[in-house]
Amino acid sequence: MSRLVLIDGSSYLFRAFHALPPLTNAAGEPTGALFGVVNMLRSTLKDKPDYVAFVLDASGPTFRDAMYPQYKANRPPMPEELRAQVQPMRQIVEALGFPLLCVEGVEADDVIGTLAVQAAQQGMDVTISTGDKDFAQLVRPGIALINTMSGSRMDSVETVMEKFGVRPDQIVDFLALMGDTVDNVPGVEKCGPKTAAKWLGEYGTLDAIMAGADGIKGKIGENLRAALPRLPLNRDLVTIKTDVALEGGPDTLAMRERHVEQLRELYARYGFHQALKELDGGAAPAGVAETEPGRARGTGRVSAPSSRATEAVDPALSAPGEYETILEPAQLLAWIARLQAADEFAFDSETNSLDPMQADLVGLSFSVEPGKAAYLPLAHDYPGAPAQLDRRLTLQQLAPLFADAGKKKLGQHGKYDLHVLRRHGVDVHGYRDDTMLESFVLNSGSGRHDMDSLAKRCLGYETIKYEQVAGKGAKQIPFSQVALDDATRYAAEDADITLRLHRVQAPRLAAEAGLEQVYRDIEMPLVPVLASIEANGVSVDVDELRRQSADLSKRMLAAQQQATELAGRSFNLDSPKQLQALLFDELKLPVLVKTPTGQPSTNEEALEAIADQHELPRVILEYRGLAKLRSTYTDKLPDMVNAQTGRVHTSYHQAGAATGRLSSTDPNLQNIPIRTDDGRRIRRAFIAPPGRKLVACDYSQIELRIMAHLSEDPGLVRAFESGADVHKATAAEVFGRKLEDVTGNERRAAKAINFGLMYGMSAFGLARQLGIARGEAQDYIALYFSRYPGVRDFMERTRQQARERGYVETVFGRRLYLEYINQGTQAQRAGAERAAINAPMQGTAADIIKRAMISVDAWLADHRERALMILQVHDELVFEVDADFVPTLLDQATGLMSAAAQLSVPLVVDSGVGQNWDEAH
DNA sequence: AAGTCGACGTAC
DNA sequence: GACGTACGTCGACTTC
Repeated sequence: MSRLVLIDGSSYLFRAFHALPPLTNAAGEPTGALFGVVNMLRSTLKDKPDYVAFVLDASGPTFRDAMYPQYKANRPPMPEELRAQVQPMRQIVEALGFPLLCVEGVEADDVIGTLAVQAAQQGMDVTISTGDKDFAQLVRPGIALINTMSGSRMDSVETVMEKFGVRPDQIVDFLALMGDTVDNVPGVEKCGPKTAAKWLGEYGTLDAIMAGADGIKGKIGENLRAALPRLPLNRDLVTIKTDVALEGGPDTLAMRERHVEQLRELYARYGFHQALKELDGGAAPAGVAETEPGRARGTGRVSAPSSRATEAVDPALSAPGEYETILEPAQLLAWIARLQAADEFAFDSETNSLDPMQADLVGLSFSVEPGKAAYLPLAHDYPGAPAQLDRRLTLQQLAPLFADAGKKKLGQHGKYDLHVLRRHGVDVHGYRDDTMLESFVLNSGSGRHDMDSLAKRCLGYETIKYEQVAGKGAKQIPFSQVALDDATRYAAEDADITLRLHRVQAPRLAAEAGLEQVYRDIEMPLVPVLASIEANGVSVDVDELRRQSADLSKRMLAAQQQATELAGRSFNLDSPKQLQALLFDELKLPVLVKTPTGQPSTNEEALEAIADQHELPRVILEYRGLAKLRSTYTDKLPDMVNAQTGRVHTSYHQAGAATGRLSSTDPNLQNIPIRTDDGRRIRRAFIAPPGRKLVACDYSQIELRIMAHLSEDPGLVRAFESGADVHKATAAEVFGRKLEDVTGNERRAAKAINFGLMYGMSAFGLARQLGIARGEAQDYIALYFSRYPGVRDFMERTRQQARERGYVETVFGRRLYLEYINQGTQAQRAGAERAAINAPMQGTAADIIKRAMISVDAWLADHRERALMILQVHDELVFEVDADFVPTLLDQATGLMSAAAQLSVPLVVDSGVGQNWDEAH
């Protein structure tokens, strides 16, 4: 059988250029790529093929350019050092006797594809020599692929599968999904070989993937759906043609005569000593560097990919704005006049940090009319930056405007800006509207509430992303170094879009009186309260935390040594994956719990379940507990202490939880341990400074009380009115005991039922929680509902309302829309029902404590020197108080908290006082 | 190097 | 499939 070798010359040239060090010959001419190609050609010759072709791209456009004008548009021009090697390469190729093909209007890939298929049909044995993975689509009986640079060979379905995880006939789909940056063919964002192969494994073909795109979850699913329209084109672009018209067939490609003298000359000129020696009859090992190292070559610049246009919902609101940069005093005065005259103005600040307690103010932007905005740069500092208005003086000029409560201001997540301005000497009053909170109150559950998302969702407007002006990752520059025109486009847009969003959302709120009230009476007044809590911060005993870290480390090490001994080898205790292999594969312990993805779980429940069969699980549990405390708390909290204030300042996210709860980050101070002794010790590090005390006030059983109120169940209401321990009272009711006869176990069961019900728990869940049979759990629940029929009715009512209206609401009218209550899978609907039951209770509790915070803060306004509100933990407020002021604060705080809502049961507030947070409980 | 996901565990 | 709402850390994996 005759053999044909088709060499992808362009691919080798590029790859050799980039893979090999920048070599030069004695005359300084670049030779690196040439050297690589020559080595490849010589190794091809050793196989003595009957037919061979060295194929190069021609210069002109091809059918792919017609199909997709941006094809290869990103490609930088060929570097000069490489261009210089093309002509010598052609000379060497021809001197060696290789037929050289370069067909105008057809890419080398398609020439190779066509010849390969023709030859295979004629019964030839074809080898394509290339560094380009795209050719894997041509592998079939009679056509193999080799890459002489990596030495790999693909000649069967199996070898392609091994390399890419897909069959040769799937390669085109595979490439279409991934796209090709070099050729400027965008695929699915974040979809690389692994993801593409995974999908093709599941769905088989690109068409099937596209049809099933809605079923793919997560970020990557979104990316896939966004890329859908262009995938068929991608497929066409990456498909190698096998039917182009060529002048000669494979049988015209016999090796030509070799021109030894020309070769000798060329090898000598470029310093290929080994090749030269070989030419004269000596055997030469390949792959040894034959030229002297030369100077480094320059790198080509890659231009940025073009941004994609998005369609507008409303042309007026999604049109680009006209923005101005304020650099002159006269401009500033004109804008101040405009702001003064406006009914309400939007503003935004630009800074050097995401941390509002550290951020340095770089500029401010303003807008009073949609589409018109100005950026006032105050601290841009880069070579060639224009002179800017003096920051201190300018802020002084603006301060009266910000301080005037009568001048209404609007922002997006303005709490951040309030912090920054306050830290630069500007107090803001009259912060009247916030587009993030408008969106949150209008529909807390649907999507994010950041400005980029809102602009897109509400206005169909695609904002300039921070990364576009400041870069990201290692290349990110501080905003102060962003060029003024970029900064203006970005910053002024923020103010402009904020105003536009308000124009859209305010009428929507006004149309719903209940929501308007939640927004106006709860969320907006809370903004400055949260800002003040965050600014206050909490004092942390760093030395205490360090001591605890050291102690935990010691005990972790002991547990680790013990674990290594028990396992008989060392392993990473922090890795669930390694743990799983050890426990269930090596030690053959039974798998009793699985993770949601079906893997054997190593969580606490799973380890407890096998703790009686081996000593190791117990030791792992010990280690886990210690590691959690150290890594999350005792090691990290000291790093969070603010250098200027010496305190820890959390951030509360007001639009964080769909139910209306706050959440806390950087650090999260709402999940400091309390249940175990080791964990609780961490609370001792949250301290009051000398002369002060920490006071903690928490609502007693607030969610259960709300359940009593909402259900109006006489039994439950009575239990709370009597002031009894509600879990004990429940146990007495459910188990038919006198209050004093209730056992500890019965109380525990009753407590589990009480909590479980609020979360929509089933008999299955309760059984698991209590470690009892499912039937028994069902009996408990039935008994519970017979004693508290109002609760059962309330829950059914709530489900019903959710299904009919699509949302549930709190006592104060806050809504939670439930997308899946009437659609989706059974599991999704069941989940939505549980959320529907829980949200009115959790949400009402959130409303109540927010109202309390507002009224307590109002009272505290006159006592700022004596007491500070410093933490909120869902049902608890923590204060730092002068020791002699404690009684006054206790009286006021508990009183105002109790009075924050009038329910049909009393709102009881417990409190404690201590030198640290642990003592205050 | 950076982003994402899953597993795990802390709080209420 | 089975208990609601959050956030942080870690390892593993993937992309760039």
